[in-house]
Amino acid sequence: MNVFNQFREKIQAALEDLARRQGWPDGLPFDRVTVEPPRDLSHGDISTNAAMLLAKPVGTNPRAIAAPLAEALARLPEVESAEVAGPGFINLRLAASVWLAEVAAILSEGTAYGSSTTGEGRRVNVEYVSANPTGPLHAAHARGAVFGDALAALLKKAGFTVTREYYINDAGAQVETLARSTHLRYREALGEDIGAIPEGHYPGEYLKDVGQAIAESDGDRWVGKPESEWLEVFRARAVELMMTEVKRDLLAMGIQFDTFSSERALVEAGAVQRAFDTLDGRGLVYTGVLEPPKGKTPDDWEPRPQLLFKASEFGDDVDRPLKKSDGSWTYFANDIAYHLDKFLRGSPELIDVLGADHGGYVKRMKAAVTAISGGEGSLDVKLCQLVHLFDGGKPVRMSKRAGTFVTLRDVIDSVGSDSVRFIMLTRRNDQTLEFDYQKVQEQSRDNPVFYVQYAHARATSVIRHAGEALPGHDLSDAALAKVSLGSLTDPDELGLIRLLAGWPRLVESAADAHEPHRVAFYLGEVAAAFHSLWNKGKDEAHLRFILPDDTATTLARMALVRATATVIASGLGVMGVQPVEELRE
RNA sequence: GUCCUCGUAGCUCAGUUGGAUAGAGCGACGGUUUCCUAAACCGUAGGUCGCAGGUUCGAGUCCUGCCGGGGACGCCA
Repeated sequence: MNVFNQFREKIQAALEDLARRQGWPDGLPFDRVTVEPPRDLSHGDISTNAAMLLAKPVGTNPRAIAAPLAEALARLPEVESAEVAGPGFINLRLAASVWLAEVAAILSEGTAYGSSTTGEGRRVNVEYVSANPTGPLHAAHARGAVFGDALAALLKKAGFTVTREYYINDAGAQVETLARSTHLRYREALGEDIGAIPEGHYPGEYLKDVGQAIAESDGDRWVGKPESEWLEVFRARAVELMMTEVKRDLLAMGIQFDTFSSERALVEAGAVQRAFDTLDGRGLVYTGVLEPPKGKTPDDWEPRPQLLFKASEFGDDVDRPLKKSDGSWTYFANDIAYHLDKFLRGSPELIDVLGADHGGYVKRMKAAVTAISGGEGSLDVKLCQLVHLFDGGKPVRMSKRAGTFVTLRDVIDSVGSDSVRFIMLTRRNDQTLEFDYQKVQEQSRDNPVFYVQYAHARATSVIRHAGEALPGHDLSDAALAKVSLGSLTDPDELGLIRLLAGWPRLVESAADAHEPHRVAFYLGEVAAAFHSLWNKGKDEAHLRFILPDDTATTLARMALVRATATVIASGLGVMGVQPVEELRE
């Protein structure tokens, strides 16, 4: 149970009661009242801005609302004190039993603790990775992959019904280049000397395997034949084999998709035409001539009538072309069809996770989603900034042309999936991120993966020791959930408990904001509070977790220790990271 | 030229969708170990939240305009 939501209801009830008795006007914005922990813990456990928010619409001053409201709240059995402070905040101090009950709740719910129903089962489609099937995933893809996957997990925990989706761009010129490059490697596999890979082809060594595979299965039947005969075959085979590779690499990071959508399949099924007809039917398509882009006019620019979508009616800067001059659909047109497809498959809420270089694309796609769904659908685009790779502080140089780019597989193989996943979430998605091979493997405070894992391992270790110190006692979560927790009275113990009790609230707000990185920062806080408490036992022996002469207190503390480990495990679960039991080598 | 995005301590970054005296880590300085994992912890110093206006009870957060970094800009995907 989310303590803050629980009190939101109580506060709203008190407000409604007050409104009745004092004859306040109808339609007051009670739903905008915040119920949150104050920044400064000395202000109490829960703070609400109700009085300040309502003063104006009620037509009085904040204090005139705060005083009777505080009085009413103070009468609640769970509330120890209610004070009016500052410009009109009401600070509540809750009975310790409220917090202690959360410890028991964590132990009985396990890592499911923090799950919420705010999503109300609403369907969300999260599209991420969606790398072109023209080569293996490289390190830069890791960020979007981890971000999207964690966001999907977070939304699921917050009660949404989530579809994880990958869009295969298998329809454009790039996959034809892939097919031609593969054909070269195929000839090479059959013993031909192909020399240097010509300009306009993908030089990567990874295509040798694909060429080899086709040589083995098909023999020399595609040698010396015109391109028109083999292009389709090579395209399809190469894409298929590349996607197999991509899926395998993603699986190595624990990432699995519910749906893979093929751009080509959509086009062939006539989905683009249908999307176009939908827009056309709403009068949102016309033939017109675009102005050349200011400041950077292409050399070969010439004004040309084109089929345009009225994106500017939905917040975009200009209208956008749907057809190329050769009459084929633009990528944008295909993408509109794809988003309509996602919408029609039952997800009104769409999320695209893209690289930051797609920033210029956001407005038009949002406009398109609004237009094509008749305002029923919404799109949020999360742009992931670059990842800079370092090795012991030295930048790792990458060049696609020189073929020296680092693959996702390289990174996973050298530092492990868990480290990659955690580090990728230690920055907001729109900030550039530094990833240092050495640092993520360090066992120091400097390495957030280690720091959080250490807290979990330390908790496990303490429980193990307690088992030796208190033989014959049941230290299972089920047993600890029933233990009397009255001896948890130290301010730092209660502080840790309050932090743990904030997990459900964090899940809700992070899911709402589509910001999974908050989980990583939160776990850092939990770990810090736990390490701090552990060390406090060094200075003050009575605060040690295990007190051989005081079984009752030890059991209560074991409950807290297990609750801490459980919340950490719950958070790591959202991040897709495995909690470790032991760090000793 | 237009649009997007970022700008917070010496460095790297958070900041609870507008709340109270802006927080962490690193680095610096000073402490803590016969004891549950010192792979850690505690304390001190460090700020014109890029600049200037505006909105309101209240702005790091929202609006406008500048400055600076990054990105995008018709038939690439």
